Amino acid sequence: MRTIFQKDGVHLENAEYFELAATLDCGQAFRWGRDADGGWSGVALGRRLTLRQTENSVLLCGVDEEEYRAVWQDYFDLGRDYGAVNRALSADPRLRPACEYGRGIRILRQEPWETLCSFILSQNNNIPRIKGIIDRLCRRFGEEHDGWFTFPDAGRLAGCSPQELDCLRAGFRARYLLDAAQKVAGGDVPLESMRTWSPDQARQRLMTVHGVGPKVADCTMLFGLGFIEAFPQDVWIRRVMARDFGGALPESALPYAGIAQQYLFYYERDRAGEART
DNA sequence: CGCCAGGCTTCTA
DNA sequence: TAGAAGCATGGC
Repeated sequence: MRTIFQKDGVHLENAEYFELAATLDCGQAFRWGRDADGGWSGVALGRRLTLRQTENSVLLCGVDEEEYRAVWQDYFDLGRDYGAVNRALSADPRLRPACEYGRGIRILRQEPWETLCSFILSQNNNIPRIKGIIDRLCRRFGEEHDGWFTFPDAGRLAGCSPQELDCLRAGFRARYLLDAAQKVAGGDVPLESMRTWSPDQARQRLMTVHGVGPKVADCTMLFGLGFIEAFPQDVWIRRVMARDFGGALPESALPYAGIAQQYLFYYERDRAGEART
């Protein structure tokens, strides 16, 4: 992939392993959406960004070299060779179809706090409604910048009463959100430092939050804390693992289990969607 | 109306 | 200690 800095933004050419639709709509992030003109816009890391896809390139609109290197290169995990990972995972024939289908997916390195909240809200819920709750959360408690809103930090929510969260219509998950906010803001769950902890330690600490079980903890680790070997198992993944893998991924896939997980999730979910229609 | 949605907590045997 | 019920809300 070639990186070219121009006035209109950063062009990533030969982006065979970076497809916006697959990356931004595969259920790992909830604040990206497609614009009327086909571009993708969203808010991450306290910034608003629009991207465009052409046949073999991605454009980060209006981004200069400094912002690219400081923010987006890491957010889109552009330092990782997804071609190599994809080929390694494809060595197992049971993984190959999902690897081909999800080829352009990249695992986003999102803010841990936003990731924790997002996946607390995801439990027993569907993706459109998760997006709606997060949108209301940002509009009500985030900071406004020119018509869009940042994700509110933990300290902002930690001081809220349960009643103040009623406007989110998050249901029983609201009190989980509050407990997470209090534990993160209070230092019991020090998300940033947990990046360097062992996976077991990080997972155990995340699960001290009320409403955070194995699945939400693993999603937070994979999408927020940079643990690429984390392997969140939701109903879809459990079904595939039981059906095709005898319950567990092959040894060779374990170092990139998180990427394999996202390929499998995207593939299975889309196949089910097509079968239904 | 009933069922389901990127689960988790709580109750029960 | 496994397994089922209950949980808020909204789309279908």
